[in-house]
Amino acid sequence: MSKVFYVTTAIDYANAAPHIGHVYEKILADFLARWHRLDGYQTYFLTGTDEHGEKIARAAAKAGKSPHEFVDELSEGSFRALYDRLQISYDDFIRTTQERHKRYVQHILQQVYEAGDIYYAEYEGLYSVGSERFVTEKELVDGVLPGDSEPPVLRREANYFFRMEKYRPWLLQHLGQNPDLIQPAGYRNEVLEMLREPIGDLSISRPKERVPWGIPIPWDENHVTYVWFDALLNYVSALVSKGIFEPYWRHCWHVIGKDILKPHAVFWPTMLKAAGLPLYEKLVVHGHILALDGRKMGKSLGNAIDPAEMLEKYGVDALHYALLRDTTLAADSPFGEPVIASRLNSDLANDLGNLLSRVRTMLLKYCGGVLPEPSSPDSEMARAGVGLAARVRPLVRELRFNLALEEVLQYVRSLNKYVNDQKPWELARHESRKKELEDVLYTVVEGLRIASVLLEAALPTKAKELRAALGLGDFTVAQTEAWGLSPAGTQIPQEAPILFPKLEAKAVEGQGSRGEGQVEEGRTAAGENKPHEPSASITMDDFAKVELRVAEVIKAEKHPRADKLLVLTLDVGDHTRQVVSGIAQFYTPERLVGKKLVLVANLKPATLRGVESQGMILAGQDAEGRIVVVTPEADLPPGAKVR
RNA sequence: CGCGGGGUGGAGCAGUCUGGUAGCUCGUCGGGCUCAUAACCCGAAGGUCGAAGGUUCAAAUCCUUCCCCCGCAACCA
Repeated sequence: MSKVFYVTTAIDYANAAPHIGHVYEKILADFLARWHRLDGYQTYFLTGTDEHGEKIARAAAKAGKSPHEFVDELSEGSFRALYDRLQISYDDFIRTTQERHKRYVQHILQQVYEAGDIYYAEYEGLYSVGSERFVTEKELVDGVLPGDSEPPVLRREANYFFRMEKYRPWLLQHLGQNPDLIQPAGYRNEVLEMLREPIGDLSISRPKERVPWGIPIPWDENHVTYVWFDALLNYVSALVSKGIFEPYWRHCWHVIGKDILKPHAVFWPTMLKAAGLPLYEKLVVHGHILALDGRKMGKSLGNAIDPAEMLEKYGVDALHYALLRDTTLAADSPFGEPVIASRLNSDLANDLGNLLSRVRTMLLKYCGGVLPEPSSPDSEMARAGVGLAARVRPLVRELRFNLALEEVLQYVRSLNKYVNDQKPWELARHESRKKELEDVLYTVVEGLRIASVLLEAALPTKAKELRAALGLGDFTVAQTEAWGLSPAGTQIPQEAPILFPKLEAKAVEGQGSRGEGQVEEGRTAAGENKPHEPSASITMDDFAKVELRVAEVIKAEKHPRADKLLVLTLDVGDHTRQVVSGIAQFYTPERLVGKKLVLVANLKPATLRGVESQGMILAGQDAEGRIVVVTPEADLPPGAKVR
């Protein structure tokens, strides 16, 4: 009975460059794929990009490109190129604009249509452009759909609908019978909550004249397929196009982010059911990567970390390892450069890499670089080593990757202790104790062999390098459950580069001070302030474009529909301006009236939650995130130019 | 009462489902070792497990109430 494993990631929406969240998900799926390959599963790993829809068409137009050019550049040039550099071990990279996919989507649409689960109806309702779907009044908060910048618009459209509601009882029952279908459990509960009330039918088409960038509905050329109905099918279309639906599909694990739980836990199962296809085996839901302070990471917050830069600086292995070791799926996980640096230095360099160094030197020095005869499988180290896989395996299947890796590292640390306790350098001084010496060294080599295999899914290149430095090749997980598989007589290479070179302390800004701890201990020397990335230089001409003026606050009040915003009326000398500013958490309106501030006077006006803002107030932010407005040091008249 | 996640030694986390002496990594201090990537090993200091109440022989863990932080959320001009 052969074991089969199929793993997918969500396909990335190709409307902007990849960020750390995309990379995190690929690394999670890559870990599962690599682990299962090593553990004897016939494994297939699919990833790709989602390339249709209104948002992409608009992003392309904005960039002055045809949708085709636009998605080609992003899919191949950005996403796929990055994943290749990250050594994501995908077997297939699907793009929803590929013929093989379009054909399959049309085939399924036709089939579901003929079965009577798709109907045509005119629909009038509130439509969110941002989310590309109709929304209900109930979903709106203050007239806007959460996540959107603009209120939905009233739209009348004739669309095709999928009878999703019809399958709700079945889905509820299925979830009840398969408690492990959606994991971790918290997300399953969320889905059950969604299914308590009617879910309605799903609009699955858009009029072609409005959204031309999509897959045509096969029986009606005036409509294209709604992006979700299109995108979800990639998981099957990729297999079908290669003729490998069997054996893989029924063993499918989807790795997705919690933000797309509903499409995968509600739309997708009902679609599969209607198409007469079996359901996936497991939905693996992960939380989001947060900045180190626990806040959301984002470009606009200036705290986003660039995966390409981390890859460049720390290497493939440290990035994979740190993301797997320092996150949990069930919750959002803070992550950042100090985490990678500290994992690289302590776990990988000090514990693992250094152990390799130790044993290599001793083998070369005391044994002529030749592996001795296997040591006894009855020793404590041997028993712990061969039993390790049995502890790690369930943790991987339960998606507790952080604990799985820690389990192996505990073993590595115990090997370091073993060397200290056995003192092979002392044994080497007595010819009579040669056998003891050889047993000790062989035991460490075997231990490292076992650890390297069990870590290999997280260390795509270094696990092999580690074994190569001992003259060893590849092994399966099952082969870590037997002692003595490192062949006696193996010649180990004379030279081997340091496996995990540590970054010089200087290059690791902020290491070990994820919080304020060190500051309190008085270790913040003058000039050791956190360096901030120097922005690209601008010319004097660029700067001259910005018109800064002194403005006096003549009126300040709370924004009627927002609690972080204040609406300020400013005297700018010859006229007044209304400016909306996000400082309500830090300033009461009364405190601001009469203050002189610095205004960016020629900023393009914007509407913030319904109130127009004609400029921007300059303000700074301290380490705790408190905002302080900038005021002139001495009195200046309203309207005075600032430069 | 919008929904959800979280609060555990200085920092970051595990443990909570299935109650039973509070654990790991980093950091600090002291010691050991010299095979090793200023590394490794040992020891120590440091916690009323957000608060209060309840259940129990026993609560970080189960129940109730409350407080705080965060996310959904583009309320960043």
